[in-house]
Amino acid sequence: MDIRKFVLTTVLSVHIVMRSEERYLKDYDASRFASPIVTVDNVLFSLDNNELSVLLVKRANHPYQGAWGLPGGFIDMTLDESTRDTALRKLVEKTGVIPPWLEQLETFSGKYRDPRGWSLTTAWFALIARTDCQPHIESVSDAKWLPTHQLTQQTLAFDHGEIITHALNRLRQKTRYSLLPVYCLAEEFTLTQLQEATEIILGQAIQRKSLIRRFEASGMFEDTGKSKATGARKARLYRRKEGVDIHLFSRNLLNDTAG
Amino acid sequence: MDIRKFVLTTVLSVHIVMRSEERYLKDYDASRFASPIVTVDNVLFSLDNNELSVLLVKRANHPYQGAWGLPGGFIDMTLDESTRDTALRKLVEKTGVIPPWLEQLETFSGKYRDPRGWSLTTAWFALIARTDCQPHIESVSDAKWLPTHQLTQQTLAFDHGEIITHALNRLRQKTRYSLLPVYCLAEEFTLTQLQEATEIILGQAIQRKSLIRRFEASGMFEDTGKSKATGARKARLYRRKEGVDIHLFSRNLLNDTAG
DNA sequence: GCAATAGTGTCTTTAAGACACTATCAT
DNA sequence: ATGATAGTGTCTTAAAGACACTATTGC
Repeated sequence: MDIRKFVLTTVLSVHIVMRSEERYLKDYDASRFASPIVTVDNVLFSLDNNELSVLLVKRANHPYQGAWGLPGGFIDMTLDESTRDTALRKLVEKTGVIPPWLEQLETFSGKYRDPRGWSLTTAWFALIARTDCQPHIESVSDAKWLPTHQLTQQTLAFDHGEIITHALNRLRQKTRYSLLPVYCLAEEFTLTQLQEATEIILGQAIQRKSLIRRFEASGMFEDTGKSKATGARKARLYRRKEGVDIHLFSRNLLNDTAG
Repeated sequence: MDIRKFVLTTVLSVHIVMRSEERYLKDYDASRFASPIVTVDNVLFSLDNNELSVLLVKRANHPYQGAWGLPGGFIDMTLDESTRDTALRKLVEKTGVIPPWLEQLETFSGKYRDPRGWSLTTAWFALIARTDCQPHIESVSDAKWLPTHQLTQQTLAFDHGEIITHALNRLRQKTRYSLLPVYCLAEEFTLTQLQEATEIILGQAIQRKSLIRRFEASGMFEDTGKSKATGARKARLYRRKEGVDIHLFSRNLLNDTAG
């Protein structure tokens, strides 16, 4: 083959490919294709009064107007760079603060989960200390904390009950191989508070000694030097170390129970 | 309050709510709101020749026309009841068979991951025995298996490289606390095949004894009564028990390595 | 019998479970 | 000093790691 002809052909075809992709993108109209209703929802957990609760909001609009559901909504394509941003935006809207733990839970989709039609929601799972957002929640009437053991009595919008169940399973599983419950505590906390948080989430007592061993091994915390009077011996106050990732243990707590 | 008036008011307001919701749903036009481009993608892994590979397809259309990417595409709202159906439909299209393992991985979204605009893809993670789909893959020219250790050399469409990395992490983690690699094996398999699959995925040798203990404890398998000649002593052939869920162990293998 | 692969026995190690023990505080 | 809560010491237990051992096959 003539090398000049080969080069010419190559240059031309590259040019054609680029022109054609350019034109394609310029002419692309996202609204041409039927697409599902896309939303983002948050399952925000918090602890108070020896109970694990989930944040619900009263729906202002159809469908399920007036019903309680998860705080969430549509993606704002100008504001949000990803669904994480959408989740955060909605959480800040409702609680006034950024939760210290936020991870993607799962995406729920289907033809029938929304009466308006085929829909998809990316659910996020978040934890916060109750004290950090209580003033904000108390100031509105469209948001409330539902204790998770009352979930069966409360009818929720869409499949939000099912989504909360998934989030609860995730929280319980992760609590067995990490110290995730610290994200439900105030910035400074005692070991007893961490133990109580863990026990409320797991629904059963754990060995304090096991918790302390993990606490030390995790490398996630530092002593504040302060301590807190609880009526008897003062308890040391700890805080999370800056910029340290969550530690995952290689074994689960409570090996006996379930799988 | 007059009880008759109360009942009347209640009945009326319920009626009004229903009428208003009916009208709302009737008038609802899903295309009114700007919504992201929504797709579903699959990360299908398979083992062959002592290598872990991922299935790629050559893109027939813009954007990234001609580039390799994950097998996936748009939701067909008439065919698919959920994104799981979309994932399965695309997998069957490309491989000719239903993979024995399919779970949701994560949803990737963002303003910039697709040149056409704000997009969201729900990624699924699947495993299959190479022999079960090899004839179909070989019959087409737009699909290939990419060994995962060659991932760095291959440029992929969109953020598909990143998605594969997430899937790989999930596969490796789960291999440490379950016998997930069996889903990469043929229906009948030997313990040595399971061990080799596990070692390829983890990238290091494991204790055969530990594997056998887990194999028995899992309750997931049954002896076929058959055995397979391998050049030396014959190895027993096992199969997965019908209708038995995957067993999750309470400890990880390879505690030393990483977290 | 020998080499090779399959499969077992059993000791060590790791980290959790159990629980008795000591320490520190308010009163 | 006492009682209550904080925190430690240490033995037991469960399951993985290590590795030597026996079993079965083809040649």
